Order: sequence, then structure tokens, then C-alpha cells
Amino acid sequence: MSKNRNSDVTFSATERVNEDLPTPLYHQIYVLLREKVVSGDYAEGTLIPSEHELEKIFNVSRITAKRALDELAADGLVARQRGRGTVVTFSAPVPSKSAESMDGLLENLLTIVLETQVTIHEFDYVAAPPRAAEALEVPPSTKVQRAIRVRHKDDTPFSYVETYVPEDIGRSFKKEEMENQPLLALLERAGVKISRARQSITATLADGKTASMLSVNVGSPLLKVTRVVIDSNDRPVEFITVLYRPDLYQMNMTLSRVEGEDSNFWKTEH
Amino acid sequence: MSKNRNSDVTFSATERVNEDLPTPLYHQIYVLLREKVVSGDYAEGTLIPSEHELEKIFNVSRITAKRALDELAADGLVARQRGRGTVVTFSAPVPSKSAESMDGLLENLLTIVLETQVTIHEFDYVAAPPRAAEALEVPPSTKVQRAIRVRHKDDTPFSYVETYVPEDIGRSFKKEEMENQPLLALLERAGVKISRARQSITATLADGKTASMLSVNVGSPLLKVTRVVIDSNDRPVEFITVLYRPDLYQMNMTLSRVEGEDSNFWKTEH
DNA sequence: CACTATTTGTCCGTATGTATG
DNA sequence: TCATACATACGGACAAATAGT
Repeated sequence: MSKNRNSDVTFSATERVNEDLPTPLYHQIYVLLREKVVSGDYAEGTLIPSEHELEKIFNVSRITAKRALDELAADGLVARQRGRGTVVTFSAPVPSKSAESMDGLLENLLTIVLETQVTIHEFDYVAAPPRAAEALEVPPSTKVQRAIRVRHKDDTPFSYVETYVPEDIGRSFKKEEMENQPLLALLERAGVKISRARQSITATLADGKTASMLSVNVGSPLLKVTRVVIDSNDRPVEFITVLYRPDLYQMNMTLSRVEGEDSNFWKTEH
Repeated sequence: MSKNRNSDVTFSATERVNEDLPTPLYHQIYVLLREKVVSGDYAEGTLIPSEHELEKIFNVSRITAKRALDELAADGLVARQRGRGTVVTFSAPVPSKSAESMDGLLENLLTIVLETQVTIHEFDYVAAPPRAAEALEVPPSTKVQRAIRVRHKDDTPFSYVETYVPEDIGRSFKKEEMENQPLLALLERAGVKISRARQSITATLADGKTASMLSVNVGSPLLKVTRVVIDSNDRPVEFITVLYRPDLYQMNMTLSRVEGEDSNFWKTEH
């Protein structure tokens, strides 16, 4: 029995990479292994599956398995030693747990604003793409302000933010002001009374553009949050899409059980 | 000038394909185009960029551009006609507004329980893996109950659920009972007074085990929710990890602005 | 009606990358 | 390391359908 071989985290016996996908097999395996390393499933110091084990697990040739491990080593995530195996040399960062979570997104929003810097990559007025037009409840191709920003924490990109604002509101502030102030503050300065927001959370993959802007590989998982902010007249005033690097940010929230209910109701605490 | 050629939607300068990536160029272009079609950026009936235009936009050969378009046609998203061009034949669905979003997770939990079926794939008592031990605040390798379930909606797998419960609580119910009743109900029947829960949301990739259980490709994005449920004595009584298919489920919530604050505070509505 | 520009369909030869045994 | 098979990507060539002048 191999000593210290990682046994808590295993691939199931039926593990298969998709032969039909155009992406090379070695790269599919590399991506899966990398994900387990950077997420901490394979902790620092543990031995990950050997070439021969990967051969059996994924039903590929040894060269293919070897190449996947070599790419990991080239990334500096693991070290390979003849006769010993492949050992994880990367310590997975602990996701910012924001010790006392108050209200989901919100307390995070404050700390994020304080601890990060924004760079603006695009700022212009364009015909609203269908989803933005629908969210803002304007006719398709209405001109709207679009901004693409990236948040950095200590020079590490952290989130990719795409916002759409109706033109009349957008004209009330300048590109440079978006660097220093939250968009919501700019909206309120423009006389907008913010009332509520609808928010949706999902997962997606990094494409070429977002991958390069977030300094992750294409195909990495990203946490995607879309939000429509609505003012006191029930008018949508902002449509925002945020992509977060899951290794740097997770959404945390605390839920409280509603007393006296026998179904599965909770309410969020604040 | 070609008539009806889609001109509102262009590729930004940063939207490039990456020669260094192992993923084939034609597939990278195909993915970008497909996204624009299914999102509605390229509306039904419009002409999308010709092979020659893609050639210039992405700086690839005609064969590569042609193959990307052919894949789109094979998907039935576009129709190609010699002398005419490539026309979108797919009508992008209007995103459902989920008119009655109440309290994030909550209203969803109820409807999910009502509209889905559960199959139990594993049910046993094991030494707690590190993260489960930490979450349940028990010494490492303490014996705990582990269950792996998959929720289906109309025979389509929907979520992958892994739960850890302290042994003394777990012994109070049987495997079969997990199929019919929510775990929280079983915990309360065992005398547990549920008080609150800490929840964390992130994104990850499907590995072989979860991919096959959720009927998605390895490497697909998944929405990952981990939750620790705590009783009125501040004892953790359940550690749960849920993986959702993002195409079948998104977390929706409504947020309200807190009056009188000048910072970025919100509270969730209920 | 022909003429032209555009666009897709099909084919060639060649070089490189991927994966197997 | 080698031989082999297949996929990817390039540049180029010609044919056939479409639309506008």
C-alpha cells in the first residue's frame, strides 16, 4: 500500500474524460487535477495519483497521463520525483471567510470596496444587447452605458464586472469617477432612489476574454452573479454581471430558522 | 455593403482566440459564436459573420472559420446557404423572470422538494474526512453518517448532495427515510432544535463521479453550496455539500436597500 | 439579360499536434 | 524512443449559388 497516498479524495472507478470533446485528453486530465490542487482537495504535501493509476482511472496511455502531470509540475503546483511520486507543493489559499458574516453579499461588498482597487477596461455607450435591454426594460438596441471593470486585491484580479446603465443616468458621471466610487453611490448622486435588487447566482466557465482578465486558465470555474437594481419608481437603473474567482471569493451568508414553521423555511439573518 | 448583416454586435478587441491553448481554434470560435446565438446577441434571422469575416476577425484560415460555422449548423443553431451566408435559426429563450422570488434559497427549497425525486447512492458510517470533521467540530476520523443523494426532476439529474451527520443523530433514522423526507425534518424528529446555518456559495468543475451522476461532461461548471446547520446549543448537526447543474438551477434572491445608510448595506427581503 | 461581388462547398498539399502501442 | 494513425490548421484553388447592378 502506498504510504501517504491521498485516499480521502479519489476519482471514482468509472472516471472518464470525454473522448468526443476536441480538447486534448492530457489537458482534460490536467484541468481536473489542477482544480483538486488549487481547491485544496489535494492538500499540500500529499501524493497525487501516479501515472499508472491515472492510466487505469482514465483509461488512457501512460504518455497522456505523464503529460498531464508534467503540465502540473510546469505550473509549479506539484513536484515530481522518480521513485517517489508526484507531491503537491501548492498550499491552497483559505477563501476569505469574512469572520462574522452578516448579510450575504452585503458585508462583503463593504470590505471588498475597502480592500480592492478597480481598473476600468471599457467604458462607452452602445446599443443594449438583448439581455441588458430586457433587464433594464428598454427597447432592444436602445443606447445604454456599458462599463467593464476588473477588481484587484493586491494586484491579483479578483472579479470581472460588466455593468449597463440607462443613458440618462450614465451621463451624470464620468469614466474616472467609476474608479473611485461604487456605482451605487454614483447612481444615488444622480438622484436615483435605490429601492431593491433582484439577484441570481450561477456558475460558468472562463472564456478567453474573462480568463485573461482574471488571470485564470480558460475553462476554469467562475462564480457568476447577475443583479438588476431597481429604484423607488420600479424602474431598473442598473444591470450588473460579476464573475468571481472562486479561489479568492465565496459568497457567505447566515440563515436563521423561522420559528413555528414545519416546512423548510429559513430567513436570512441581519 | 451586405444587407442585413449583423452589425450591432461585434467582437471586442480583447475577444481573441488563443493559439497557445490546447483547445482547437475552431472550437474556441464555435463557443464564442454559440454563446452569442443562444444569448440572443445574434437574433433569429440575422446573418452572422461570414467565413471571410471570421478569417479577418480572429486571424485564422478559412478552413478553421468554416469548421466553427459548420459546428454551429450541426447543432441546428444556424443554417448555411451558398451565396447567401449563415443565418441564425435559433430563437433565444426569454429568461424567465421568476416573478415571485421571495427569499433566496428558501422558496426554491420548497418547490424543489415538491417537484423532484431523490435517489440515494451511498449511505454508510465512515471516518469523517477532514473538512467534515472540522465543520461538525468533532475530532478527525470520528465516525459519522455519510449520505450521497441525487435529486432528479423529470428523470433529469438536478443536484448532487453529500451530507455528514454526527453518528448519534444519524442512527435515529434509516436510509429509506431519506428518500421521502427532508433531512432537516429527520433531524427535528430526532429532537434537534435547529437554530441557524452558515452557508457558502462557490463554483467548481464536474469530476468523473459528479459528472456521471449529474449527466454532464467532465469539466462542466457546477454551482457548489456548502452549509453547516447548527442547533440551539450551538452544536453543528449537519454538514452538507450540494452541487447544482447551472443550466437547471440558479439561486435567486431579492435584496432591499437599508434606509438611512450611506454605505453599501442591503438586507434580504422576506 | 449578362456581369460582378459575395459567400459557401469541395478539393489539394503540407506542417504540426495528439494519442496509441 | 520509435512507428503509426488521426486531428488540426494553414494557404491556395476552383466550382456553384445568391443578390445586386
